[in-house]
Amino acid sequence: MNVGPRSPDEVLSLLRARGDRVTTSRRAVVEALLAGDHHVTADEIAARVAADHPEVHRATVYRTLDRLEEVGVVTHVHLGHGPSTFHLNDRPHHHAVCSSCGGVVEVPLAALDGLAERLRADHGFELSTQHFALSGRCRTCA
Amino acid sequence: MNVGPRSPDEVLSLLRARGDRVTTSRRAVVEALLAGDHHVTADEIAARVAADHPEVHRATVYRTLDRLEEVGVVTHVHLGHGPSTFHLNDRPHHHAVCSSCGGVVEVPLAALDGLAERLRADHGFELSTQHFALSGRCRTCA
DNA sequence: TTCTATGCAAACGATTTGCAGGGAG
DNA sequence: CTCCCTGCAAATCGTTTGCATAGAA
Repeated sequence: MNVGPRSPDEVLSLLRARGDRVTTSRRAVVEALLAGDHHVTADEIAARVAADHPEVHRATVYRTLDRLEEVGVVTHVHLGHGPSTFHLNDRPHHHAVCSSCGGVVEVPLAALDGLAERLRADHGFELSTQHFALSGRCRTCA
Repeated sequence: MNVGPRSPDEVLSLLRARGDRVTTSRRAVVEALLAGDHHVTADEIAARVAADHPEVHRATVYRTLDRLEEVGVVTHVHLGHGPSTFHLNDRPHHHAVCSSCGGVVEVPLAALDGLAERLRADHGFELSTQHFALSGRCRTCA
């Protein structure tokens, strides 16, 4: 099922290949990302990192996540009003967020194919997947 | 086409009906909202209001928009990274935002019916329309 | 040695809040 | 005369940035 990098080293080697440097902080951020739940905020990563490396600054977490996104291993999604969440690109999907409990439902990419086609045909609009969340009410809250 | 309130008084009467007070500031905000483009940020409204009423504070603009949303005349939408935009509920629609130029394409509600049905069937998820923006590239930027 | 990446602090943009006074009903 | 609404200032939240220095290659 998972098609992307699964180990910190795998991810870090992508940075190295780009000419970037592999540092203790970056390793810690990547480890926190892999260890966490699929959708993690920068703050959650920072907290997890801080457990082992209290000196790593939030700014570094943000900068590292930025880089990882540029390299293409990571995607950030806006789930609603709160902070962005980050996740590996290993399992492409859309997000449906419950506005009541904040729960996230992962939606297969194909579910939006029809909409994408319609937007293309009617408005010449190329829907870019995965970066936006759908909002509504989940089963239990509705 | 437009089915909602079209004049400041119409909007303000909804507030009054709720027991709220109608003040100079609130009237100014409503007028700015009606005068503006369909999608306006709080800041744009504040600027427009300031032209005639320099004493009206940004906080009041936010508070008034909040109230109007509670009453159901106004909706705010997150178009992307920037500030929220507000618009009257007179012409329900979805929003597709170009991540490149920031342009907004208004998409008919029906365009998401299929998706909504699928989310309901597959995930028990009730898609709530109009509050989220779809992102992608518009015709000219793609 | 050479530069990139880091920590720190401060700035930032959007929005919210506590408070005491002003004004609508 | 009552309270709601307001202006103001300050706080908050998520995120970014300038700077001098540590540290990877």
